[in-house]
Amino acid sequence: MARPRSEDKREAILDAATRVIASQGLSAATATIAKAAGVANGSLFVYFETKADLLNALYVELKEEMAKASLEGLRKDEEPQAQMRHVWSRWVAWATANREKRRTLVLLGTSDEITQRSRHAGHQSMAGIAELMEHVKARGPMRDASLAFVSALMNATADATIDFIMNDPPNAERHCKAGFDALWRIIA
Amino acid sequence: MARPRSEDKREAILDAATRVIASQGLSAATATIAKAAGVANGSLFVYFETKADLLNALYVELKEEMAKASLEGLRKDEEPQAQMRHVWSRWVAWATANREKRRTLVLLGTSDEITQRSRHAGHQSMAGIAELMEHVKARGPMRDASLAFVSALMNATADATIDFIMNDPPNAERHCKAGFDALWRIIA
Amino acid sequence: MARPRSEDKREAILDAATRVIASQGLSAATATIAKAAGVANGSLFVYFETKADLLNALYVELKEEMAKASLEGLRKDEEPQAQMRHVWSRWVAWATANREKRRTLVLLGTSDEITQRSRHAGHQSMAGIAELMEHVKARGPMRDASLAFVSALMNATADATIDFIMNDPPNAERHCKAGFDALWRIIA
Amino acid sequence: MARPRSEDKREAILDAATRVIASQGLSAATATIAKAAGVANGSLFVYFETKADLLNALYVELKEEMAKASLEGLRKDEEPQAQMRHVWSRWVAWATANREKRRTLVLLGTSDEITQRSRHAGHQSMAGIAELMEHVKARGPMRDASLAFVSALMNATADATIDFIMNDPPNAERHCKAGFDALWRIIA
DNA sequence: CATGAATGAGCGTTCATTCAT
DNA sequence: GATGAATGAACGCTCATTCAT
Repeated sequence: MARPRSEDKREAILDAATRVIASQGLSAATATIAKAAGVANGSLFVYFETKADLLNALYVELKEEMAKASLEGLRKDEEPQAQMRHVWSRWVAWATANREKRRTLVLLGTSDEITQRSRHAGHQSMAGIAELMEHVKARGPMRDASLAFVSALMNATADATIDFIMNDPPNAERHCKAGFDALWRIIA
Repeated sequence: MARPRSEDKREAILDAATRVIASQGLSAATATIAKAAGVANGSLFVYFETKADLLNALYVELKEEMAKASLEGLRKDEEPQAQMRHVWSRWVAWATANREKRRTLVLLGTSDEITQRSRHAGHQSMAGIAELMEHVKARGPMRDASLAFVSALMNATADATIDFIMNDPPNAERHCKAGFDALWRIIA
Repeated sequence: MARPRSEDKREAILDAATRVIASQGLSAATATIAKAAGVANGSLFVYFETKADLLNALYVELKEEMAKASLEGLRKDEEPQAQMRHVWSRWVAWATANREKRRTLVLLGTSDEITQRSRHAGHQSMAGIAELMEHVKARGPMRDASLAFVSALMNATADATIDFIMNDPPNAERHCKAGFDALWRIIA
Repeated sequence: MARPRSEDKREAILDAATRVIASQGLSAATATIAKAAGVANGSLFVYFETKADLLNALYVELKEEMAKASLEGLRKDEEPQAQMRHVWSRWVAWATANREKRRTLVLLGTSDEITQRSRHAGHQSMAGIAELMEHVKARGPMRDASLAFVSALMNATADATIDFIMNDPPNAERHCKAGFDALWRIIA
């Protein structure tokens, strides 16, 4: 009974938050986000109890979307290097095609509003990539380092590469390849 | 001779800002920073016209301090690898010994209050390191990549390594070495 | 025959309001009251058009309950003093046994949401007591004062006595008697 | 140095709060109070950290003013009854001449924002009256009751009397006397 | 009728900045 | 220059009430 909570509206709010935060930063007002989502001020709080809740949900969702996009179409029968290259290029492609999502995700990552719980969920989304990484590093020079460390290096490398591509799109292809080669030298 | 504006007070404000921002984030109130610096509310604005100005000055200063610390004691007659290792370990040491400065620097780096001008000044501080990097990469696998890109990768690698060490100090030594080896594989 | 609107639900809401207001004050949210009553948010407004309506209904009901409790078992053939003493002790007993109802009633009494109409209805409930009072005062020192004034004094005395007992239950008996004696000296 | 905090402004805020709360109740907005005081929205919080602080300060101040007014001109060499009558009539006079202050004081008294500390301070203000009361009750019928209880009865009687006078000013004199006589019968 | 999502005005409080002292 | 009171726009969040389901 009663009007059911609309999944559309929830998505509209998350989408609006992505856009508004990308352009105004994490201090964007909830009222601005609500207006951008086409809902009333107070409605935002029907879907997310607090602004922090909204930010956490957004973080988890964006992280998941990024991970899914990176893993889509992966063929487990390919060579590890080919698989990793696949992930890498899709990762870069997603970031390039979703500048606002990426910028917002980066901002959220630095916020201390994002709980350990959410960060953990974010890692879970990347589990598929971590698994592949585990496999690759097992015979590489970092075989004795923890997976978490190697993953952190991969993330950092990816982020730096993507940043660079954002500022120099014409050479996206070249930077993407150079970034991957660097990653590969790190781990394999 | 005496500058009417006390250099001491300026430093006190920057120091206080470092501490306060490290613990409260970039949204720390100017009044809180002023109080922590032992000066009045309004005095802060005698030294920095706006909060953004303060943040930019702090960014530039911290970046410079970090760079100086990393380059200190560098001997140009050593092998490039030894030099790079020196920089790397001092870099890590500075971050470890100055957690608040580092945390604040990271936060400032993500803020869109920090102007291109300040970021450029930050890069200038790192010029010594870049120069060394240029030399190293010239014969390495990234000889065709731009210096800026390689520097970005180095930064990312260093940041990831430092983050990791922060969370696992007992194994600092090991992580530091692993991070450097990864960097070296990227560039040389 | 069945009234479409459930009398049970109405009572549940009034009960819940009593409890919630006793602990949170008059600014308690209607949503909180509804939840405590086990009904939905909006259902409250099916039974009471506005929050003010609910408060007024509650005021009248509690006042009536208090009056009824005080008059229960009164024997008109007894001496006026005995009758008054009966009322007094039952009044105190009700208040002591129904702390939340009493606290809420006191709060409601000070609210300017309570209309003259409701206050009048409240007085009507006390008519039985007033009648007795009329009889007593007729030969006492306040024979020339208005019944309303004397009633107000009685109310005030009762409220003060009850408040005192609430804070010192062990001596309830003693305070109850002392209060009654004071009242009796006022009127007889 | 700097502009000193203005006692006038503090008083203006308390005055405005008295007026606004008398007419709108305790839920009056701080912004409304500030405007009525002729100061900016945020200035109110320079003088009172929170709304609750303002309410407590107002409670203590009004209670003190009422007590002072009641005790003014008291001559300790008079008969206890004359002294008590003096207090009583000045009490009633103050309440009659300061309707808003009295209404606000009553409202504040019921608020659970008012701390025990403030209530205690309020009692302290009434110490002079309590002392007189102690003296009177010592030989009266309530000699065995606690001073606090007798004081509560006096308060209640005074409040009821004042309420009554408020609604029927033409007979103020008569009600005032009847109230006092009732009080005197209670205690002496 | 019952439900609970939707609404938007309103609230207490914060804060960068200004300015009287 | 130094101070801290003064300012008022802005914020996150609440809530009585309405209304689609």
